Amino acid sequence: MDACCSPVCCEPLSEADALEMATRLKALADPTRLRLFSLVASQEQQCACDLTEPLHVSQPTVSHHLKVLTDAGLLNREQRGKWAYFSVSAEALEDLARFLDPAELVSQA
Amino acid sequence: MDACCSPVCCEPLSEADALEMATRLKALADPTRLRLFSLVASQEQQCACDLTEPLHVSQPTVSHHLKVLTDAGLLNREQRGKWAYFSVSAEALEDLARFLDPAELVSQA
DNA sequence: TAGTCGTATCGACAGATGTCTATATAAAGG
DNA sequence: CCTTTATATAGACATCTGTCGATACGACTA
Repeated sequence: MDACCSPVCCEPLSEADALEMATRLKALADPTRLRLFSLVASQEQQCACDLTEPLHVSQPTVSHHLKVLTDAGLLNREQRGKWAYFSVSAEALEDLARFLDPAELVSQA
Repeated sequence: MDACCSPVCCEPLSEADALEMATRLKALADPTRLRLFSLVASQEQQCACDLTEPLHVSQPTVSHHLKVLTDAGLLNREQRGKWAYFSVSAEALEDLARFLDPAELVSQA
């Protein structure tokens, strides 16, 4: 998972770059998944076993969302015995924030 | 459109905040829409009439995507005669980038 | 006032997506 | 081994979404 491309404001995205960045954004663009991500981000790491209850969704649903976030590179997964621990990929998050940086934007609000 | 909430890394999001931020992220989480956004962002402003051809989708589809982006607060719309001009809301984009800022993240990749 | 041009809306439709229950897998512990 | 526990997968289903063609709306123009 690397930075992919220049910020969205600098130049028109190619179809390939747009597809890649949209996929990463889509991983965060769901309320339940975003809450899940923020739960993990709020701790050093999180055991999946502690994530089902606060979200009020079923265990398979949490597992599904964790997979989506992990596949997108936004979460790191580590197996320890029968437990799965997740942590945020600071690098991936930084890439996203940099991609959305309006620094080089010419127009104004 | 204001900043909504503290960065995703600081503390668990409420359901309401997660819904709001997910909605904004969702507006950018589509390849065609992201390309459209980057096309607008690359110029001071863009006439809708110039946005259909480079995207290879129909005019109603472009109009639909422009509405989604505008409703999300990411684009500003201005009518001039029979033309519609769009520009990026630097403020909204900045809010998003700040929301995703990993600065206060405790864990590491 | 007709006609043309730019844009938005409508209605339809296929495909994607979030959720669930049921079940499989895998690791520990008796 | 057999059971328990944590997590993942499978399959189903309702809803959402991106796209289109057809058409309506609004503003300029001849």
